[in-house]
Amino acid sequence: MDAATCLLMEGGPTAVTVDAVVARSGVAKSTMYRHWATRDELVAAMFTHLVPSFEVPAEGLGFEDSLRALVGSVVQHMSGEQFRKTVPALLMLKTRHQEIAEVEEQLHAQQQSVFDEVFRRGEVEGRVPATVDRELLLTLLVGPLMMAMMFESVPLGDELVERTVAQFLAGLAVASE
Amino acid sequence: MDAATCLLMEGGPTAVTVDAVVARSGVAKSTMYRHWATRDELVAAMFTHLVPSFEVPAEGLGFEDSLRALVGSVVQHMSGEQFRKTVPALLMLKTRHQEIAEVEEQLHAQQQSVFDEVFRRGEVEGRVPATVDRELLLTLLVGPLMMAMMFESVPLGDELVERTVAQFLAGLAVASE
DNA sequence: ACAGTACGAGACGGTACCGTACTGTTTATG
DNA sequence: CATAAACAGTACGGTACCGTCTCGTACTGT
Repeated sequence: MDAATCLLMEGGPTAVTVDAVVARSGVAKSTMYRHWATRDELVAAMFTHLVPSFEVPAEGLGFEDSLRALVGSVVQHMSGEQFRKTVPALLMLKTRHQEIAEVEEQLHAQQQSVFDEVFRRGEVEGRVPATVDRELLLTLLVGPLMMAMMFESVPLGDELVERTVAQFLAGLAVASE
Repeated sequence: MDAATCLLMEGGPTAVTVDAVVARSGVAKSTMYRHWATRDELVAAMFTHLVPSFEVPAEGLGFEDSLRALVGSVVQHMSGEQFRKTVPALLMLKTRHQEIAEVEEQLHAQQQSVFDEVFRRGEVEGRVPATVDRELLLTLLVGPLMMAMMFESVPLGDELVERTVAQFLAGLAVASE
């Protein structure tokens, strides 16, 4: 599994061949096929193994602090080599392989649920309207971070976090008028 | 070239093989290698051929109208099958192939310059501070659209355009205080 | 001691693909 | 009209990969 992940980061999905994984891991090919019936299953399992999980910020925090903490941890994940090199592959493969799409859906659902909790805290404080679509909110909030990561045009740092959160909050204020 | 594009959209970058392009296009393999010395050159040329160009909104429009028009046209591009199926591949390949990275850079530069013109109109109207990094602005503005396209969690429609632009403008107002 | 199981190592057939070489045919150009 | 360039078609060697298969080995529970 680790060998497969290394190969994915070095050469992309096409570099994750059965032979290459066997060569790098020291595992026999027969053992590989004992666990995964086909190469596609191996690749899907690899992405499942890679999916990170975001954590809900501490209970006591208010809406804005929760938001900053969560966005900060997302940016930290995005700064990691593993995230940066695997997410583009995941997003490309999900358009064609249903198994990969399901893995991506799982990642997305986990992310959505964590942000939903933060949005709920905002709703309690009267900052987030109850009627707004939460998926839209997630998109508006995380989109800039995603773009910064994919295009590498803006450094993934504190300034980006601050500006992104500030813009999101400003957008919320306008929307609830 | 058209055949290669079809193959890319159907089966991803790995489906764009020399043999497949030859079979679909009716062109001889010798002719292919007369134009592109290697398969990688063909793929790079294909992406170059695919790069769309955004247009600057009409001269007379004010800042907000220009913004809405441009964001609307971006969303329209993103709704197209061609964009949706090729951009993920482009973003994945650019992390490993320098030729592809240059194509992506070209796309990004073109997009940036068009938006810069709109930001300039905003600066004239006193809505956009002159000191803010324009790449950051582009990221904050287009990021949500990119995310909506890649994750397909929010429909690419007028509502998204409206909310995205509204949030961006609200963020601008806060930043210039 | 013995059967059952998971494993390492690797050979093998079959396929897909790349890039080259060669043969005619069409097209353009002086 | 002659000659060169561009082309279609195709065969070929070499390589990489997938998935199957066999064989020998270590470990485990009875």
